[in-house]
Amino acid sequence: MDDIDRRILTVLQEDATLPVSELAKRVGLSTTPCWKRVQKLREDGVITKQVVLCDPAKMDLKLTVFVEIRTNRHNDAWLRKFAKIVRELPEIVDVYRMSGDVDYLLRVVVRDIEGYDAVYRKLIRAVEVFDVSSRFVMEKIKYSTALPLLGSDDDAA
Amino acid sequence: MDDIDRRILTVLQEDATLPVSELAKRVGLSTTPCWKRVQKLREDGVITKQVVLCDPAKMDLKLTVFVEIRTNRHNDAWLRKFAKIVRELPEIVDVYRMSGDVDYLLRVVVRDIEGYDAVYRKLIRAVEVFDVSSRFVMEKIKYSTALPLLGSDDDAA
DNA sequence: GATGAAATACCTCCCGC
DNA sequence: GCGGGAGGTATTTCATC
Repeated sequence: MDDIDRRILTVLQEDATLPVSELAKRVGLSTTPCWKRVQKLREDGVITKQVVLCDPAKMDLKLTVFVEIRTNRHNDAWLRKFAKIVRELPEIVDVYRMSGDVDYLLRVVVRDIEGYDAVYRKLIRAVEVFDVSSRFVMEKIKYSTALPLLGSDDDAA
Repeated sequence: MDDIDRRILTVLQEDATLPVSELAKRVGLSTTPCWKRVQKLREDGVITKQVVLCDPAKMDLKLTVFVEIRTNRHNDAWLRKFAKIVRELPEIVDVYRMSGDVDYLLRVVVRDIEGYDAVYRKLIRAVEVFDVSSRFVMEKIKYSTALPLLGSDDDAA
């Protein structure tokens, strides 16, 4: 994982439709070695998948909700059941176990309040939670799937 | 945007490397009309981009932090300056303006606490904030870039 | 929308440096 | 490690039904 690999990933994280020849130009390589690097990055699992991103508004998914969950069942069985249900509900797109007073943080993408309520009901029916608090998104100011690779003083310190 | 389009998007949101011929098979279409639909979905901006996703652990980005920000400057100039700085910092991957007591919610991806502190300092140096509260992610239980298209009772009601 | 075929472009892997 | 080039394959655009 040298600097050229990071440059390749920086480009591919923004646009993966580019021909390898064009990608090679941008990172200052010729086609073959560039292609080999991309292949290796896939083999090594650095690149996990290649996907299309969609416009939520265009598919009538205009509401994003962050849900904070507190539980009083701090055991493996509960967590397994919880993990299962959140993976089964596609509207729950992200789930994080947190430090601090909130146990879990969920990002939920739905059409409207009714859609959110349906997900909420399915969740609390499937698993016991101590407290649920919902925070609604008014405006998406930034949303990126690209991880930071070059921007900061990573190892310049 | 009929059901076939939704099936195309569901597949492409998970794997955009499939040949059109294979995609066509999965959605029950032949190659040419399937290709035309994909092209139209791109033209119409339903598909916004095609990207690779990377493994954060493999690139030494082991810490995710959610940052809650409260401001006392509720005006356009402040918001523009805030939006500018968060877009400039690649470690700040998502930014949402929220309803309720928290004004903004940020997702920040960094190597470690030091990395987070560096971002934090850059942020508060660039823009005045009233209150900042950081919540650290212990475990990523689910992370998906795929929007829910079929899973729920969208228009079955 | 399906089929088949043709031209183009790209991917893949051989080679030598 | 790099670059060049040949061959196979996928994409893209025609027709036609």
